[in-house]
Amino acid sequence: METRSRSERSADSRALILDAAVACLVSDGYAGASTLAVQARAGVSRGRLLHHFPSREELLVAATSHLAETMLTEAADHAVAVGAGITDEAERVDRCVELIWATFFEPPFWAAMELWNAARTDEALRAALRPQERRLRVAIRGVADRIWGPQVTAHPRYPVVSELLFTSMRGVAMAYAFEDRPPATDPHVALWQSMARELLED
Amino acid sequence: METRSRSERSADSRALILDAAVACLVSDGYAGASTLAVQARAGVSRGRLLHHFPSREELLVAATSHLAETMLTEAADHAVAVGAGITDEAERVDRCVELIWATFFEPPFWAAMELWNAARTDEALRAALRPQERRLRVAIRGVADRIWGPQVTAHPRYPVVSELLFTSMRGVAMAYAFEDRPPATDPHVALWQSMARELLED
DNA sequence: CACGGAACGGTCAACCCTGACTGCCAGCGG
DNA sequence: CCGCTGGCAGTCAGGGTTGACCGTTCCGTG
Repeated sequence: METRSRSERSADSRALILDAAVACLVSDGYAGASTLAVQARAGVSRGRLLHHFPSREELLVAATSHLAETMLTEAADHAVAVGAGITDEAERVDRCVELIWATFFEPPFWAAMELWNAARTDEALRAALRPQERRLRVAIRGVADRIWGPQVTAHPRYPVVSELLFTSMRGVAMAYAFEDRPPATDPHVALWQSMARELLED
Repeated sequence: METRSRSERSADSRALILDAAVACLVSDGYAGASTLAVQARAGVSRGRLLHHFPSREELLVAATSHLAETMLTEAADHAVAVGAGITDEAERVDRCVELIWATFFEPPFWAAMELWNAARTDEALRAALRPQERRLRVAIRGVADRIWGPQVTAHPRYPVVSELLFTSMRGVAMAYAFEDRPPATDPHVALWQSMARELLED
């Protein structure tokens, strides 16, 4: 039977709408993520959207939560993807840098940037974002540790290097909002790799 | 006399409007920088605004040029501000890090982030931004060189360190879109300083 | 089995933004 | 001195967005 319980349908609706909201955020930006755009992309009626998310603000704040989860599962996927055995240490560092760099061009990153940016001039959104990002940050750190592996993670300089890499990558990635070159060929990659290799050598 | 020539009045109008546009960009974001908001902040009539900038797009693209100039003169000011003699090298590095970090919380930075972000989903804006940012980047690099001074600039690792610092700072600064702690106390500052001191010691 | 309420579908008024348009005034060239 | 054009004021229609507000269909429980 196709009969779904009421709560199931409700959960489906929310997921459908939230996915669409994140997609709108990425493709059209925060301003373009109107309730009409979201409902059109989700293929739901106005009533259905407004029933679950009474205001645009609630919708987009909820989208941030949803986004956070998406982000982490994706990050975990990346982690297992690199899990495939690489024995050489320098080689491993290089691959990790490339892999982490690539995550900055997944949808969640740009959606997050849209939200960060919008939050700057939207107190309510900012307040909703703050605790969420704090939790997300430690989760991301955990995933990063798994990507790097225990050997690298144990290095005394690892925390500093990891932090420098993450923040620098974010700073560079921002420029790709208007640059349309392929990110994989960014000259910074070689810079990060050499820095990581140098600072993390045992 | 208070009589202004026609071209003078025109230039005044443009400057007035562009300043207001940048201010709107910073305080209300790209989406909030409507032509009505700009004209209200500038204290000009609708006709006056639309006479000089026939469309919102042209206005905001022009604002980016204006912004770029503002950015550079401000950066130059900072450069001369630090010009005051600091003899000790390590001390000098620390102060430079703090000074550069502080520039990330001037209006031009946030206005630039608004534009970068908006450009991601706006092809016309992106195309207008690209060459401008390229020019701006080399200009900023020149100002940075003047801030660091010839001795540091001559260090073989300087280009790498400078690039890492700039990008990392930008990445960290983004988080202050929703964090409201004072940036000067950010723990990354100490990290940057120690890295710069270590990598730039002769 | 009835019935209260959750989960919708669809419409509507109010609001805001943009750019076009008309009209006016004052420098400035002839 | 005069007409003309640049610079500007104020209004307006058109389009888009939001959230309130109806009605309707069933699920789930007493």
